[in-house]
Amino acid sequence: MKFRTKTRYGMRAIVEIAKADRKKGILQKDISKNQGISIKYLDQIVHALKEAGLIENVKGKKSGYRITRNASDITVHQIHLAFEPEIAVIDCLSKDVECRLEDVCHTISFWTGLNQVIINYFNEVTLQDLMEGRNLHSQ
Amino acid sequence: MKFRTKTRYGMRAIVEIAKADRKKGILQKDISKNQGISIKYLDQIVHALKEAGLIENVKGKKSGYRITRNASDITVHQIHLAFEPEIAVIDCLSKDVECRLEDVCHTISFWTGLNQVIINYFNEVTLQDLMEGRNLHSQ
DNA sequence: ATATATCCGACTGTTTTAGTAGGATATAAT
DNA sequence: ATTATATCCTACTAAAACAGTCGGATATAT
Repeated sequence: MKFRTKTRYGMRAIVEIAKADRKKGILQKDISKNQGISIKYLDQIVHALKEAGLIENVKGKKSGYRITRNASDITVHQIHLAFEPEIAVIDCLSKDVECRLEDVCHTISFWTGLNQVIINYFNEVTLQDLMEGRNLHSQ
Repeated sequence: MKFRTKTRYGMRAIVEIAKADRKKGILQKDISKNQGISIKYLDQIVHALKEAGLIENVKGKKSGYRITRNASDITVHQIHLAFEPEIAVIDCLSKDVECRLEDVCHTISFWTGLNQVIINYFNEVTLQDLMEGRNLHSQ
């Protein structure tokens, strides 16, 4: 039960972008350098963040990524959705899967509960929290 | 971010065992039939549960698995440990990995928090809850 | 024109996963 | 004792997922 590298790197990348000068933004190149992630791999990651509408830039020579809204208005859940279609800790919980084992499988509501706990946490934490390194598990 | 089939099946198997007659127990064969899991695959799963000390049986012709203590004294966390060495949503959180990116990675406390949220949930839910199909995510 | 930087799809080696196979061992029944 | 049953336990394999690279197209500033 691990998160994929893309998701992890994606989080680091958007924090880097959020910390950049709001006007100039930051280049892939510099995110790559600062975070120690190959520029080609980062390419895909940044692209996903852009497709999700979380960051913006101009194309061409004088680019530079910026977040599209305040860091406090971007949740980790939204960032996560840039890299995964949904949160579903087991396939049965996926939108497009139907569970046909209700009678014999007594674990579904446990998994549903776990899924919800994760979603709640993801909705609670914002990009602003990440930037500030706020401690979140003390609750 | 999915749980492995072994863990899922393992949970279903131990619920089946917990529901069995406390004296006679239940055979692999019957768990297999009831849960629709191949007997050979189940073999490994039941074995893991036994190694973890959660179930017991006698070997040989007249076997039958039983849980070793009350269902209310077995947490999902303990069951999970039968199939995974630890709960660590990213490698950095693993016992035997040291994170060397504190300076550049601003996401570690987020992941630590998530990990803790999951561990707390796993500690809260017992085998008894699973057996009763108790609804747990309403909190 | 040219240099820079993003865009975007295809590809590949590695690792993980799910599940099978086969035989060893222990016990109950005959 | 022998046989049937059931677990124990290791090894193996096909398929899927993953991490990361590569190449080239496109857009823009100078």
